[in-house]
Amino acid sequence: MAITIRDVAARAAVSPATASRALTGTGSVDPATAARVRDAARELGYERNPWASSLRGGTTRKLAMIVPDLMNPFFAELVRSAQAYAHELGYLVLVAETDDDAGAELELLRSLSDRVDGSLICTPQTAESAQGRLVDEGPAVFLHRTSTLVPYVISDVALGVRLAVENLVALGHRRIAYLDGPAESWSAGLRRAAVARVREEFSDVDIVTVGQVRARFEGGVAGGDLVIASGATAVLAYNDVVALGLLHRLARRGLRVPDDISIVGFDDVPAAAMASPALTTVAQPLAESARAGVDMLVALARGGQPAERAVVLPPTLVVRESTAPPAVVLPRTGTEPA
Amino acid sequence: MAITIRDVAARAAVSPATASRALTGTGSVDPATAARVRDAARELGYERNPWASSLRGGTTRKLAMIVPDLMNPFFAELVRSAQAYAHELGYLVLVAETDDDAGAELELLRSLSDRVDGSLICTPQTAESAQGRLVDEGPAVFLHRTSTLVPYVISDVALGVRLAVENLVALGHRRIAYLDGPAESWSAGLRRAAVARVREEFSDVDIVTVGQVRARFEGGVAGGDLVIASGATAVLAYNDVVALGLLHRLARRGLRVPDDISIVGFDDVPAAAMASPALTTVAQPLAESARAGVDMLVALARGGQPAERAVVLPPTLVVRESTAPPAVVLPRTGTEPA
DNA sequence: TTGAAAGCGTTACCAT
DNA sequence: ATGGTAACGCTTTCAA
Repeated sequence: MAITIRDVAARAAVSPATASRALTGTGSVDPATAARVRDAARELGYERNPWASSLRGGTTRKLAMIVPDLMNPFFAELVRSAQAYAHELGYLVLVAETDDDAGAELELLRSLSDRVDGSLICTPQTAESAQGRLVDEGPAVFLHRTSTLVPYVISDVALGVRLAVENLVALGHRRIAYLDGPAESWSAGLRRAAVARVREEFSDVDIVTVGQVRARFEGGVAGGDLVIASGATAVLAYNDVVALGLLHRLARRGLRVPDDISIVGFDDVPAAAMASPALTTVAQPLAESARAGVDMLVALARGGQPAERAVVLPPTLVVRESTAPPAVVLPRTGTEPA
Repeated sequence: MAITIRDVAARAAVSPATASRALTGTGSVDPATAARVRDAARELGYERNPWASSLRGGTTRKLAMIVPDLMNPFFAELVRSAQAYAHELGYLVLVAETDDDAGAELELLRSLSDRVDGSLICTPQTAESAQGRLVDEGPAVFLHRTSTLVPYVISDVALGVRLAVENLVALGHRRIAYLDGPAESWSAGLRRAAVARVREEFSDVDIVTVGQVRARFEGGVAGGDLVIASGATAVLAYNDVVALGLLHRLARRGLRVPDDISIVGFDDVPAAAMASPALTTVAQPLAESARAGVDMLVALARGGQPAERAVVLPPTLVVRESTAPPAVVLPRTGTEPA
């Protein structure tokens, strides 16, 4: 049998009620008694039973987190960071997977919503139309998804694309392919729009969109042939997994990366660093966005308002081996020794 | 406020006690009333509050699962499978990470042991001497770790090594390097022993052990030079992450895989399939072992005994592009057209 | 500031 | 077979 709050109360010679107040910090307790209670708790190795506590208190100190796929390292890292930070704040995070099934999401949330103080939703494919019903299920914050109804945290995709293109241009590339993701994917749409915006900014560079491939390794393989045909000297891939497939196909087709063609991915998954050549990629601030999301959600759960309705975090470019100057040296405009 | 068992009881015109019995299947209820209760529950969309339920009942219907590192895809997959299967059995799995800190493990387990019916322990580095104290904390099953005290599930590492060597030998390799893992790692020791055993079985093949490198990408990079120096035409690496580092270094040193040298990894992590060339690897039966572990633990938690004290599952060899016959064709012994 | 008591949703026990 | 009652560990009125 575990140590209960009654044991702590007895040792501190106070009532369980006072012990509870001292330990949770609610209500008013004499600083001296509070200290006694905390000491007793520490000496006994007391740990609050979170399930009993949420039974009585209106608050559960639990958050739900809904992700499409835990095997995806992107979401795995997001979950991990959220859990770690929520733990610091005294919250437990329950994780639920939708297996990319949009319908499952609402049902899952509904079954959880009575047991948690709020939900962190990281399923980019949620249709805007379905969001209304989500909101009815209690406080919610979106992660890596915008919304007009719910506060959200997202990374600045346009900045990420700009960083990548800027770097490629600095290396001397003047014709860059963008290997597009699936047409129906929300986040592919977001990246597509970002590419369009950046294309405007770099009017002297050709940015050609190729593909619309599945967001899988096989998609990248298929995209390889399209990329070669495009005549580009560098590619920005929809994401790292696609970039890895691309890398594979280009090698099969006899092209050397980065000597013949440069590749940039998106997301910085673990496999990107372990590829040969290691993949240059746009890293999204996963840990930071998870923290921001938890912060907003906890504020909401406590009945307050989050500091801001939307948080936009900057990604960073991780330059590795898969990018280098194009083989053909382009004419420079500046003066230089003949 | 959620629907409670009282609501269900009211609708079925029975007492909460009867409703509880009907829903959990304990005690005796008239089949007809049981059906009425179940209907009422379904119509109302009732869901048992697991926290309230574990508060009263001695059983929590929760399992703890302790892993070193969730970002490691090996453990991520193990957790995922365990959760899915435990869910089918009506159990919730709480996951705790030790961050490779052996001391944290016991403490973690102790803090959890009052809240769960049993623990699934997947931390291979646990010293045999510490296991006694683990057992005191309630029912436990080891995953991918043997034990004299606790039931365990493991995959047949010797078979895995044999499968890999057999295949390399069939391809014509006669000198094979084993790139060893860290000296202090328990699972590296297990694989080392398996290699020794298989070496006996293939007396006409040179199996040379090189290294003892860190179980990281960098370890594989370092091992690359050792492997080249060994003069082997094929390598079996401690695990996939090491194999990936090896792949990287060999490419840098100008060797082509598999033309100049073949590589086999261990574990079949996602990055293995996405490497170029794709990595031939020994796949451990993760999902099956998780299921077996949950089965044993649930049996234990219910006060019974598991069907067997140890389950040994067979790994499989996944042949991909990183293995091929050695460049130098070896003399054959059979008759053939001159 | 503190304590007594009630109650959160559920199940175990003891009657009926 | 069924219902009443108590109890799990905790927090929150309410009164002192």
